Amino acid sequence: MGNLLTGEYSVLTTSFYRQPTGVVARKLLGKYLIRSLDGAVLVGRIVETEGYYYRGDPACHALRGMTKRNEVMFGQCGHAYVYFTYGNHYLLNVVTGKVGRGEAVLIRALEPIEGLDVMCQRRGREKELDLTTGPGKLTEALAIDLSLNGSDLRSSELMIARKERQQNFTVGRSARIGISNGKDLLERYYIAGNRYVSVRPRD
DNA sequence: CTTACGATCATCT
DNA sequence: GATGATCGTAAGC
Repeated sequence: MGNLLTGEYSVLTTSFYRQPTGVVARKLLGKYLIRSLDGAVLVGRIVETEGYYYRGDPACHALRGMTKRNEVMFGQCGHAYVYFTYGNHYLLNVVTGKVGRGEAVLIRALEPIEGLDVMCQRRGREKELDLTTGPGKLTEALAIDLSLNGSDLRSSELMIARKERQQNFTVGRSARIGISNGKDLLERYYIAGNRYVSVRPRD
């Protein structure tokens, strides 16, 4: 760490999140999720995402209208929608689309960049491949829970930023993982060949 | 390498 | 009472 304060990273602005949900899901690949926590800075490079849509998507949480759980989805884009599932895990989404619609991008996997010692400690694991290679794992590694639900990803303890120069990579696309409805939509995006993608594509 | 299952709880039926 | 945008462990090939 240390290079965080040199201006190497620049935080994504509203105009980024205002793009169509599928575009945001694809363009979030290669960006950096930055978590400030008790003086430590944890950084992960986003390598896998999924888009969820307000229309024609039976897997979207917003499908049946607003509830206490999903109300953040219907709010301003660029905010974090965090929810609790399977009795064990918090999942992190980025709100997209216009206010009132209810669209989001799920962050599914990260490549750990900085603060690996803290991530290892939080996860109770030592291997880098066990830290952030899944949506429930990365929230545990970066200490993301309901206290961050609704927070602004432009100015909070949790931010998404880009570097001046982004490495080239090929974007892979597939059906989404772990859902029973909406399997026909190819709305999972990942960096092809990256080791930290959660499920190996069956190609 | 693969598949199977229990944990555990908010939300919905 | 059942389900789920998951994970870790165990067991099978």
